[in-house]
Amino acid sequence: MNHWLIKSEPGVFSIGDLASARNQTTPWEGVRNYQARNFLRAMTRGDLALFYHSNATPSAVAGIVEVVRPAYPDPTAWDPGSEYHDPKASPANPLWSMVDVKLVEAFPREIPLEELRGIPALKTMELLRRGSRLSVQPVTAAQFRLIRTLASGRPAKRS
DNA sequence: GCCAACGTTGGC
DNA sequence: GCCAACGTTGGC
Repeated sequence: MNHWLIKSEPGVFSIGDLASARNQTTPWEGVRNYQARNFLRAMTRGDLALFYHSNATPSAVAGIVEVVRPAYPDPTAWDPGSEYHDPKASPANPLWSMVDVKLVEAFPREIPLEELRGIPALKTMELLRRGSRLSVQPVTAAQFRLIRTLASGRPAKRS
């Protein structure tokens, strides 16, 4: 199983929105960056992802979601009425992909970016790299576990 | 709202 | 293929 981090601006779609969505599941539409798309395509059913609130106050990891449907064409790409419309995409040439994700848990305590930056074990996280903008990115199992433990409020296990 | 960093586009 | 111009992301 692989671990990921996916970003959403809470003003657009928050983890609370996911919690009140039907089946607490949503298509992760609108990714329009090739590297991020390729990571979506690498996801498999059962993969877990950190749900990150970007452009937020504060920006923070807000919870965990599970991939419940692997990558398939993102129909908003060829919908002229969609804000995610891409004139180069069509049903015959979908170009962009999305997965379905389901809520696993909304953290009782979100972990702000600033706190993540203070943790030596997370130094190499893509999220913390200077200038990093990738909206879908891999995280290691160890990084994932550590953040999950921080959010639970229990003391971190020594490693 | 500012702006640094990054990705994309398009002229040549 | 280079690279300047432009658009976007996202922290602050």
